Amino acid sequence: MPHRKLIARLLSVVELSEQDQVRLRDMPHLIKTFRDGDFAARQGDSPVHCAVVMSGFLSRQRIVSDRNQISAFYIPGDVPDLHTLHLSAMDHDLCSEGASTVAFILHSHLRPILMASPGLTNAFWRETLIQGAIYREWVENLGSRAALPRVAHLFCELATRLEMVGLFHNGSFHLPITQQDVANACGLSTVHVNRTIQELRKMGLLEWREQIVSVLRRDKLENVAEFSAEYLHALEAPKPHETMRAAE
Amino acid sequence: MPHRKLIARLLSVVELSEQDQVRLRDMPHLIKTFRDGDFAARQGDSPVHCAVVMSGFLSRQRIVSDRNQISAFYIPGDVPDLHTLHLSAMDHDLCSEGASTVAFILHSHLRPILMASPGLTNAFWRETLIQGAIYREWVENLGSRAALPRVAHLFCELATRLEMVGLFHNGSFHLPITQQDVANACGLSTVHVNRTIQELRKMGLLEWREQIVSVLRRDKLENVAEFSAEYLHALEAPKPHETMRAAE
DNA sequence: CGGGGGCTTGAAACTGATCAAAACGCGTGG
DNA sequence: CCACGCGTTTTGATCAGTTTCAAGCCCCCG
Repeated sequence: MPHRKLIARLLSVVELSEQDQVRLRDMPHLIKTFRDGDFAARQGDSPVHCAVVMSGFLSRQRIVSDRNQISAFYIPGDVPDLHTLHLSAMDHDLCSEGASTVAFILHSHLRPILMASPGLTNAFWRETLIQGAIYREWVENLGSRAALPRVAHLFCELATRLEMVGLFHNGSFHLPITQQDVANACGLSTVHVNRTIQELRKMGLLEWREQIVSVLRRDKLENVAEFSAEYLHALEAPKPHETMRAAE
Repeated sequence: MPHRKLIARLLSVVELSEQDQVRLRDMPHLIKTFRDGDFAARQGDSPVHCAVVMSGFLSRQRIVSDRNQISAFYIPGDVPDLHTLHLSAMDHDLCSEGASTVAFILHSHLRPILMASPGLTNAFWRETLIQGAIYREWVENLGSRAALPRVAHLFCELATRLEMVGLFHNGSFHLPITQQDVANACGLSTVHVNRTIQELRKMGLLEWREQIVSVLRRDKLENVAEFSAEYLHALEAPKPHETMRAAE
């Protein structure tokens, strides 16, 4: 069931006919595993396939002004380079954070499927639009918020997105990244991120040990972060967990 | 020719059949004019139409943490709320910067046209992907660059985008926004933006008087900004000017 | 002529960066 | 089993870019 997470992800934001789900399930693909720091795609590539994250995390990053800026994290079910269907050049690296497995689907397989199904075209288009909404949220996060709420917002977003694909359990999730990565994502120094996280701990909002993040007081954390999940455009009706089951 | 700019914009990033161009030209629409500060759409709206900027500037903004963060500027030819075709709720305000004119096209008119033409579907999808690439660039700009290159980058981007729709002449373009707006877009204080612009002037890179920005040394400015236009994904072949003429 | 918005300037305060080093955990090889 | 080395986290001290506060100026508009 390699496309289980992809289907779960799409079902969490759009309705899909049974037929379209079958189309997705049957897509031919190539599975690769990556180790920490491996690149699933490089800046300048013109990939002939799209990458579907099956397990683990990927980050989108690029060197800007001496810094390694991270502009997105991708979790299971995401298709980080879906845009290469229309914009051939990758303008960033896709880097594996910890170990990950990725299914690659050829553009030449994907295009006919999309041509045949307006429902899937809409689903994937919608998916890229939600990615766009996330980028906008990051712009606001970096442009407007002080360090503490900024870092808190990142945790809120990851928790909510992981919840949507069934990877948030009992207030905890697996986070295979370093404080350095958080710094690169938030536009802060590593030292300051460290102090900020200590502050969040001291406030009793979260724990983060051995790659496990535990959100202790989610409402309080979201309050500090001024987080509102609307921009992720999750469907109301099917609860994240039902969605997962439906896709299994 | 209300959709002239839209067609010019699309032609600058994608090829369109003659038939598709006719489809665009014939789209029914409603034209509205806005004064400085008017809202073309409000956060929370679920619009039944898309807005095509015909003249002037719009900004996408939202209050975040006491600040009025701007997450995008839209110029003639842009469709700032194209995403409402798939994501019904607007999560920002669209605000007119100076006077502007906007053509509104009903979703119910747009959807059948897109269903009938894969070429147009791809063109509009591609357009939203480029908007996404611009957001990513802003994330990097806000996350990684100091004030001077950050502000410079904004000017470079605007110059290049305006050039693509034929609104950049002799190194100058019309910019109907205040330093306050630049501050809100760049995540800086108004005071510091003022000093930064003075610095850019002192360096002989640009002038900005009475809403006219003159780029004096574009290569130098792009250097300071670490600007590379690739992320805007302009087509090579048809030069911006030819594109304009082709659409007229 | 008055008022207001935008631009400009100066001084003080502060958030977050930088530099430096120590503590910690973990895998590797001796 | 211990020694070593490396990457990550933590802590302290200093530094600097940017914010904030406050005031004055300019110019357009009523």
